[in-house]
Amino acid sequence: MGRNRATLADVARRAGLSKTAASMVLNGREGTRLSADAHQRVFAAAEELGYRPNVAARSLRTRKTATIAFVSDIVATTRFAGDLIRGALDAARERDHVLLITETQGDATFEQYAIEAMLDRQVDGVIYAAMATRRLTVPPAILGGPVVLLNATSADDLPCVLPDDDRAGRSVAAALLEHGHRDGIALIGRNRLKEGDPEVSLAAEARLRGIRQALGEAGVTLLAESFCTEWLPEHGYAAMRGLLNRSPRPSAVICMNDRLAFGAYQALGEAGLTVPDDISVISFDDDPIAAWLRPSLATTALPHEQMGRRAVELLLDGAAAGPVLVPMPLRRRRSLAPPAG
Amino acid sequence: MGRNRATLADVARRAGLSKTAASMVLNGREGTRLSADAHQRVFAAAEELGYRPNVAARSLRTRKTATIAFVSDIVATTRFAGDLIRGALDAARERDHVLLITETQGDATFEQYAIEAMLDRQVDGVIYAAMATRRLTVPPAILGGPVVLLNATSADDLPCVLPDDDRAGRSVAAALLEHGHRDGIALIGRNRLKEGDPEVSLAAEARLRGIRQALGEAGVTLLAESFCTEWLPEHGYAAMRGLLNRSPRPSAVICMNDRLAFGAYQALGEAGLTVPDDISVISFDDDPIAAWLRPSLATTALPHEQMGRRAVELLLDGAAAGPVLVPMPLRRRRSLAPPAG
DNA sequence: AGTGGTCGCTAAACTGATTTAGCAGAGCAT
DNA sequence: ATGCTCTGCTAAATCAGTTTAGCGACCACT
Repeated sequence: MGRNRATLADVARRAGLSKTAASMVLNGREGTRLSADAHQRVFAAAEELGYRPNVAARSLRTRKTATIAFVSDIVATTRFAGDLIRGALDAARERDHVLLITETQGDATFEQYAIEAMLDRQVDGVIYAAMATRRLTVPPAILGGPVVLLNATSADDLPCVLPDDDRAGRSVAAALLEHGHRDGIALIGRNRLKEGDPEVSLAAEARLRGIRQALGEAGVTLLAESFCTEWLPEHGYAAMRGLLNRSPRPSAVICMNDRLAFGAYQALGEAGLTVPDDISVISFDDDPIAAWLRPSLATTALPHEQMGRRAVELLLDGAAAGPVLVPMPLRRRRSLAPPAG
Repeated sequence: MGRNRATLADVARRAGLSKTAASMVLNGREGTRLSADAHQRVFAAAEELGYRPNVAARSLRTRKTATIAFVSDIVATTRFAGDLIRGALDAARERDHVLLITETQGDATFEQYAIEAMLDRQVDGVIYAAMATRRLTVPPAILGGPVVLLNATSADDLPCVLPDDDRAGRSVAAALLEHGHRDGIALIGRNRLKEGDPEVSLAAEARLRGIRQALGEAGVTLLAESFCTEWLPEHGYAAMRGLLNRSPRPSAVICMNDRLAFGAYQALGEAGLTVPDDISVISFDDDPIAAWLRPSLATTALPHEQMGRRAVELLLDGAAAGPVLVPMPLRRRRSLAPPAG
């Protein structure tokens, strides 16, 4: 790979100058007293030879690699990981940086290995990302340099980037109130584990808090709350069936994520009920299926791309410790209508 | 990042030996005549100091970085990209390598930039990946070293890894034949652009060919073929509605991907028809929604993780030019049944 | 004439590893 | 005593850059 690349020495020779001079010109060093003519010759030589500096050689001296480590627990299982990475890649490119990506799969051995591999390559900083918003323990090895937590917090006082689930909860509730729903609002996806253990999830508790607060301010309480062991379609399906067996029937349902909502749609379809005429549905995440459902599902979008971007910016611009909350925009879609009758 | 790391010189000093000796011991060089005692002392010193070699320094001399460039057009928009990357990460880790990932977004400027950034960092090889299986043109800059194409082919005679869409087509057709379907099989998702232009898609033509061949061998022809401008749920929905307006009604439908099948399910549900009792459905990709649908959708899985893994293996083990076809396993699920009546 | 300052540039050290060439001492044969 | 080989190790070069320290020429001023 990259054999026969021109070196700085080649450029200098062609320009009839020393390596020192060539280096200074190409780095645009201020305060050197090299003549305009010398500048010209170096630029011309570099251009003609297609010179590109060897980053390894440079970093040996400068201890900067323009490379960022992106360490996450899981990149594959959710569609969102790609957005996190894409945002980070975009911001990195804008700042002439590059991303070294690894996945730990939640395995301590893999994590240790990954972190050593990154540090051996002298990365300038680490983005430590979690795929589910949660609190985690940062491996001490990476605390020697800049670190930003992405979609996570920790006990250490580090800069971190999180989605604003609390406000998303409020906007979801507000959207239903706007449409005139009050006493018929049910919730699908309560989960004691997610709500109680910040190492499992921060989103569940924050979303619930936001929903309750907005409803509370309007003097409304939830008609029913269904508990689910997981936030998957089958659980949303079961929960919705359960709600339909009760009386009165809810006029609207909030699902804790889109996959639950997908399951709820299935149960409603089987029961012969129509969204939104019989029941409104709103949810969280903006998974691609939300737009594909018929009718399309109103939801609050996880701003993953934006978050990935912010993480890189915080890392490179030197961030103050503490959380940055990224807003989750409300996607108004066809699953909302005023309560029937 | 990584300040105060022990250097080889530190290890050598502590072991009372030269850098040369320390280097040889730590690299397990054969044929050196260093004493057992010297070995002991070097290992002990390295251990005590927590020594880890500086990859930049080493690569300056050896021209090996144990780093692979993973350049793709798009990482975010499909859920599958994650799997491709995960497979590549796993295989890379097993071989003590690390992945530098970039995304070109199909933009020539970004691509140029990304490739230069990788080459500047002296990567040992490049995996050039496409998110839709297709033929593409490889930027000449990366041909100076090892390259493997992932989910793509090119005119250059390079090793490449592709899903076996042709065989997937045959197994999809065979699954329907097994269930006794013959003259009632319809196809959703024909698309002249995808079938005709290998730079857009290789999958469409291969899947179609496989289907036709397996049906042909059984003396069966397709009852109907619906064309779609895109392979999205709304197009599957429209196509399915179209098919239901015709007579006779198909007994089974093959969809060119799961998103089309998702749309077909929606149309079937609205028409009051039941899968698989009224109509069987089978498809391609094994998108997560395939398992979430009710009833679960039979499909052939894109083996993306496996493909990512193979690409790294080919790159590092030195591959012969030409394609490696990775099988697409058939997922037998509840959307298949014998024809009604 | 001697001194000092500025201008334009370079030699050499340095980063942390690998690798080549070769040295000192021991043991043995002649 | 000499030459030879073998053992166990090291000095120094090398990779491709950055950075420090400083050199020679020229000019101005006293």
